[in-house]
This record gives sequence, C-alpha cells and structure tokens, in this order.
Amino acid sequence: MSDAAQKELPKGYEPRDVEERWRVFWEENACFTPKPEDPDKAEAAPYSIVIPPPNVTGNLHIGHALNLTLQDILCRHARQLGKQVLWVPGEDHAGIATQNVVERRLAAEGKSRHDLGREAFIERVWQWKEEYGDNIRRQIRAMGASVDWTRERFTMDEGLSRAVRHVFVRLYNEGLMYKGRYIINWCNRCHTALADDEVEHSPQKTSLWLIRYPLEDGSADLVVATTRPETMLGDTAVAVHPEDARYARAVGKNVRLPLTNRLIPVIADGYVDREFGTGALKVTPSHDHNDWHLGRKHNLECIQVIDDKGSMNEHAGAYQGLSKEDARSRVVADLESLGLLQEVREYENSVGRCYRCQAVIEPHVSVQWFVAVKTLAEKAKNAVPEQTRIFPASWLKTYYAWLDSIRDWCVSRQIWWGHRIPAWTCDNCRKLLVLESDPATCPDCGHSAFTQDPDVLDTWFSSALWPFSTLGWPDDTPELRRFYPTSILVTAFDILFFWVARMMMMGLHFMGQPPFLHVYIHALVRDAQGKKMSKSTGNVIDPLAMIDKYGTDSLRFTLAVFAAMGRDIRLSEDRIESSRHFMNKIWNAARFALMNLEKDAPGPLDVAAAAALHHRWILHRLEELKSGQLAALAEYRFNDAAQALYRFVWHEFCDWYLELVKPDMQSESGERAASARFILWTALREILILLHPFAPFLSSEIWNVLPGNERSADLSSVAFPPQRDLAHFAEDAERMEMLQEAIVAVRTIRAELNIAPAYRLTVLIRPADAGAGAFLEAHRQLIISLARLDSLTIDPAAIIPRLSASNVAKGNEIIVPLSGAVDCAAEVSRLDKELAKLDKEHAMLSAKLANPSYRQKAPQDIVERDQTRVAELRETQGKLRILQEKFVEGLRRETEN
RNA sequence: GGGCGGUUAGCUCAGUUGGUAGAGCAUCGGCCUUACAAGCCGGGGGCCACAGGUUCGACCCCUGUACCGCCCACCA
Repeated sequence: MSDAAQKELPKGYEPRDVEERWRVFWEENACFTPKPEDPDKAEAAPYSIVIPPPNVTGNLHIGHALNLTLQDILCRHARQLGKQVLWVPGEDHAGIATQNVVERRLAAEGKSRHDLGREAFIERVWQWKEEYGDNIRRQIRAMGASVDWTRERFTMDEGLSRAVRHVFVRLYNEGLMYKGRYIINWCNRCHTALADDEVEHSPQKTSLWLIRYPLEDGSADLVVATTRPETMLGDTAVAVHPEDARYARAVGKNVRLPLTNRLIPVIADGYVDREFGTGALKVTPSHDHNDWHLGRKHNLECIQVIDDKGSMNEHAGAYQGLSKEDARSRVVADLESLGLLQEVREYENSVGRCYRCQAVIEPHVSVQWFVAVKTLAEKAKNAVPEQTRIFPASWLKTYYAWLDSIRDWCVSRQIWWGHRIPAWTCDNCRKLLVLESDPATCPDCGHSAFTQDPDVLDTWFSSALWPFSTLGWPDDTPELRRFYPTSILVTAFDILFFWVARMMMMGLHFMGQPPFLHVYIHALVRDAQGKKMSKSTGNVIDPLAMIDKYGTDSLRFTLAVFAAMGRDIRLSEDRIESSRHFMNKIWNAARFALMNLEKDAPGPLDVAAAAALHHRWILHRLEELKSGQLAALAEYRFNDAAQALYRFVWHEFCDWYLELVKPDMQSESGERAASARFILWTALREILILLHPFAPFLSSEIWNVLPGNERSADLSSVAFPPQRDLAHFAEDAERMEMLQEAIVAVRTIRAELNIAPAYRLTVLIRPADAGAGAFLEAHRQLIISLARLDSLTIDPAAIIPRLSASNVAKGNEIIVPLSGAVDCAAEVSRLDKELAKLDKEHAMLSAKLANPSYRQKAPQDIVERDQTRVAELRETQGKLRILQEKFVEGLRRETEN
C-alpha cells in the first residue's frame, strides 16, 4: 500500500478511494490462495467452503451479497484462528435460464436457435457466458469476498464436464441411471422436461366442467368433473370409488366417450375421492400425473392428444391442429350442443408453472433419463445430523420429509446448453452405449457410426457434484485430500432441495463422505413487498448501487447485523446508511487515536497490571467482547457478533473510553500519557482485528497506518488476538459504573434545567460511604472532565447550599448549587418524576419480596439481589426526598427575602 | 391437507439457559465541547397479538384462538 503511506487519515471515510486498492493488494499478494501441501501449514486445521455458484446469466442480487458476506466473515475469521482456508469461487451454467436469455437475444434479431443450428447456438451461449461470467466475477470481487480466484471453476469447464460424465457412467453401470418412458412436467415454451421441484404451483380461477359420459348399455350417464375438458379426447377410463354405492353397478361396464365414440371401461379405485365433484373421475394417463399412475395400475391405454408444442395432435380427431386452449372452448361448445354438458361451476385450483419462464406446465409422457434416488436419498438422510449438521435445526424436518417422499429424478432436458448426455446409439444395430469417452466402434456389430443422445443434463446434476468436482475429482488431488469434506455450506433455503439434498446424495455416494460438515441456511432477502427476489421476475436490487453509495463495508455490516438465524431480512436503505455512520465513527475514532499516538508503537506495558481504572475497565470489556465474538461466530450468530461489536465500539470505546483518555493525553505526567497511549493503541488494534471479518476494507485501511505496523501490513493475515486473563479487573469494571452514574447525574441536571453545556459547574458530592468517597476522590479528574466541572468537592459533611439541584447515584448525593436565573419549578418536577420512577420499582420489588413462597423457592442469589436493590432504593428515595425538601425550603426563603 | 415461521416502542427488528424489556431510524429538548453535525448530551414512548395452563415468578415453557407469511403435497 505504498501510496497510502502517509500516516494520516482524511477527515471522512471515503470507501471508493480505499476499496479498490485493497482488492488489488489481496490478489497481487495471493492472500487467499492456500497451498494444500505447504509443510508450514501441515499443522493448521483445514477450513473450506465452496461458493454456491451464481448463474452466469444473472447479476448479483442482494441475496448473493448476503450469502457472500456470511461466507467471507467465516473465512476471514477462520484465517484469524490460524486455519488454512480455501474458498472456491465459480459460476453455474444454468441450462434453461441461460438458454432462454440467449434465445431472447436471438429473437430480437429475428432469429431462432434452429436458424443457427446446435453448434453455432452453443458457440453463441459461450460468448454470452464470457461476457457475463466476468460481470459476476467483478461483483463477487466487489463484495470483498476472500475467494481463491486461482481456483475458480465453471460447471461446464473441462474438468467438471469430465466429472459429470464419470458420474453418469458410474450411475448407469450401477443401475442407478436408467432411461424410461414416464410422465414428466413439460414446458411448452422452454420445450423441455422439468424436474418435479422445478414446477411452481399457484392458484388460478377456472371452471369445473361436469360432463355426461353415457354408459354403453344406455342405462344411464356417468357425470365426471374436470378442469381440463380438452383432455377428454385422451381418456381411457372413468374411475369411481370401490365403495361408492352410486356407481357400484357401473363398475366393469363401459362408457361411450363423447366426441370420439370410443368405448372406455369404468374402473374402481380407492384413490378416487367420493366427496369431490361427482365422485366420478375421468382418467387421462397421458396428460395428468395421477391419471398416469392410475393407468399404470389398471393397465390402461395411454393416448396422447396434445403434442410437445401444446397443440392437439392426430389422436384428437376433429380437433387436430388446434391449440389446447382453442380445443378446450371447442370441446365445451360441442358438448353443450350435444346436451352432454351438465353444469359449469366456478372453481379455483392450482396450476403448475415453469420456475424459469412461468409458462403453464403440461404433464407429458415421454422417454427420459432418470436417477434412481431411493438408496441415495436413504444415505443422505442418515448422514444428518451425525455427519452433517444443519443450522438452524428447524430445517431438519423439512429435509427429512423431502427425502422421504422423493421420486426418481428426471435429469434429461431437451435443450442444447448443458452437459450432453454421454449415451450413443449404434446407427447399425441400435445398441445403446453409455461411455465416458466418445465410442469408436460398436462392441456388438463393429460399426463406427453413432448418434449421440440429443438431450443435455439438468443443471442441478453438475451442481450436485460441485463440492468435490471443484477440488479436482475424479482425480486424486491434494486439494481433495486436504479440503474434502468442506467445512460448511452457506446457502438460502430456496435451494435446499434443488441443491443441498442432491449434493448430499452425490457426495456420500461418490466420496463416501458428506460434502460438508455443517450447513448454514440463511435468510432470504426480500423486497419491499416482502416478496422473494428472483432473477426471472426482475425485482432485484443491485448491491453494486449500495456499494457505490455507502461502501461495501456498510452493506456487509448491515447484512451481518440483521442475519438472525431463521428469519428473513427486509432490507431498507436507511439501515445501510446507519451502518455507514458506524463505519465513519470508527474512522474518526481511529483519527483521534492517531493524533494522540506517536510514530512508533507505544509500550510495551504490562496489561495485566494496567494502572488506571478506565484502562482496566476497557480492557476487561474488550476481553468479554472477544470471547463473545468467538462464541457467536462458532454458532453462526452473525447478528450477535456484529451487534456486540457495534455496542462496544460506539457506546463504550467511543462514548466513554476516548473521552476518559483525553485528560490523560494532556497530562503533565509522561508516564500517565504513555500508559494511556499503550492501552488506547492496544484496544484499537484489537477492535480492528475483530472488525475485519465484517468490514475488511475499513479495518485494513486503518490497520495500515496504525503505529507499529509495516507499510504493507496486511490485516487479513493477522491472528485473532490471544485472550488475556483479566478476571481480576472485573471488580474495577463494575466500579466504573459508579463513576458513569455520577457523571450522568450531573449531565441530566444540566440538560433538564437548561444549563448551557459550556458553562462549568461547581458540584458537591456527599459519598455513600468512606469507600465510595475515596474512590470518587481518586478519580475526581475524570468526573471534572466528563461532567465539565469547574470545581468538585467530595465531602460527606458538605453543606448543601440553599438552592441546589440534586440527584442520587449509587447512594452518592450529587449536588449542583444553582445561581442566577434558574427554572425552579423544573427542578421540583424533575425530582417528582424521579421519585415516582423509584416508587414504582420499589412497590414492585417489595410486593415480590412480601411473597413468602418467593423467598422460599427462588434461588438465594436472586432474592438477595432483590433485597439489596430494595435497600438501595429506600436509601436513594430517602436522600432524594430530603434534598427535594431542602430545595423547596430554600425556594420559600428566597421569595420571603 | 401436512409442516415451518411470525405477531415486542411510530417504523424495521434484536432478546443467549424463565428473574417483568433493547437497538437503529423517527420524535422532543439542548449543543459547531478542536476524532466524528455521518456527531455529542439528555428525555419521551411498550398490559411483549389474545385466552388459559405450569411456576414463587412467563416476552421466554405448554395448550388453544385470531391474523400474517413461507415451504411441501395436491381432489380431478
């Protein structure tokens, strides 16, 4: 940091000037690039995280910012604890999403992907990726993420593609990957199959049509209820409940399907809900998931009437060529004219939509590749919580429930952008070959012409391998040996199933160990309406705008301080602004310290024997902060850690300690100033270290100019400050409160009686006892300085002047003689108010203590504490009343004279 | 239908093992006290959703109710 060499800080903190220099510094010095085989680090514990790879298509949104912030806090903290840390960055190719984006671009040029052809289209997507992958890289970098860029990965890069093929082939050979005909979720717009969890359900107003299906023998009509009349053309049965008396006679007979005149059987199945609709269900195995299962069970024919573009096909007879929407109206109209439409009811059901493009999903029967997940899911389930712990644990149930109800995973997608399925068919003998490398000759017939399966794999297939594929698997690499399993996965709950559960399955199956020891599931950052932000809806907030306006550290600190476990964050700009205030506060505290410190590091001094009270106090509090932070971060209580830091730095270090230290600095005594300098320097130094995981830029910048540090001092490599045993300061720290209360008492009188802050008061203190008197006497300078006094008399026998405002603090009577024009009524009512407050507390406590069972059953220390408090209150009230009476009397004599 | 979470100051939210509540912003009063007006000092403001229960004692534990939100499964 050569150009930041002047050991002086500008007046306000300007993040923009500072941040970029540090990003460059960290990269140029390879600060976050661990060497797994470094003998010096052999003793260090490994700590690793793989980044949840953002989509190449998107911009980083505020949710990513939260995700990155939390991971970075953990990584930087782990480095401070002496661990060898690897954080692997990377991006996801996001099959459907990316293809959609590029296709939209092509559409703007009036072209479709088919105009380009597969090769050229994929080339086009790669170009897009190069452009936008860089965008995301810049944004991760902007957040200050301490990732190892030398190990950046992309789900479609060569190594990961190899891992994907390897996994596919092994699963196939193990019988866990199979090709089968099945009903799947089909998106007409994306023109591909989707996995069950890629379908989002939302309510929709529609109608329930009641249609009459005449029995073949003409004895009666069966009335079925449906929300999709157009699919009736593909009906192959009508199902009723086996115990439904209304339909008992119809079971086993046939009905004549209207509009087609096909005969279809009436079957009985317990699946049918007698209460719903008419209790008779039309069964269309080709176009409904439940009907598909029913059809399989009853060996029903499967007639597909809607094609993969959403139009009626040749099996739809007269309706062929119509869109499914047009077919619906025509079918309904035709039924009505035939008198077969009994009723139309208003109805609301939920309709499945594509999670990428929101188009309505059509159940569709086709040949797809599936992963048999039963055994994999079982392993994933059993590994939690013994091998992998989930935070917060409330997600356990959800995790188990999902794995319990999981169905085979449809992994083939009919798009072009993605990992091509490594399966070939021999052009000659039709043999299917599943291989890691392209086949040369057919093992059966010796021919060498093959056709590769045109489909690609689900994006989440490669994502599932991420924790080990990024470390070099299937090769046996030093990274893999050192850093697998990873320490923790940090992610939002919305991809718990898509991603986390599948990583667990694949990691356990292929590595024999779970992919991570801990999973921390953080909040979702929601928009102003509390709605989930998503790339496809476009309601995202650009964290870069916040960074630009308030600085990265402010954004990071805000996200951390609100990251309470298990609760969503609704982010607003004024919160980020208040974090900026905090950053600036620290900056100025540092400026003050630097003004008072000398060029070289002060000291050394025996901290455990620190002389003055305020030094002992701040050091003691600092130790408490340190152990608090260690505990909080170990349990992922980011908000607790950040909040404790905030309170300590602002309200203890700045509000009190810096003020207390001012007189030291001006002191004649060189020794006193020297020890103050050392403690100030020590406290600031450690504050910066504690702050660093949360605000890496600001802390680094200040660290860099702190006396005693080299010009290129790198805070990111500085260890967490060793803890000191300062338990013997605890009593001093407590007595500090007496001082603070006395000072506040004077300030309150000043404020409420409207005495100018600049006016130097004369104050008398009648101490509670000899001990308090000696104590206050010993620290009279601090009181004079912080309460802005002219003179201070500490004397148990001090005469109370006629007109004087007063307060009682820990039994000490604080008396401020008044002169000149004073608002006397204000003082009387102030004391009234004060007394009323004490009365209330006194009444509450004495009622409690009057209860015999309380005195009997409550823990002794609690009872004693209350008793002490009551005695204290009584004493304070007594003194305050006397002081008030004296004041009133003084007033009266004034007026008499 | 199943599961999860929420209800605390005007707003947005914290609250570690039960000992009657805190922050930020907002608000009121006073201050350019030479680190910081992005600041300092002081004040006001809460039957902790409601009803029961356990307990000496409940924001906290248990049961139920109301409203809000999310996830999963979906009755055609």
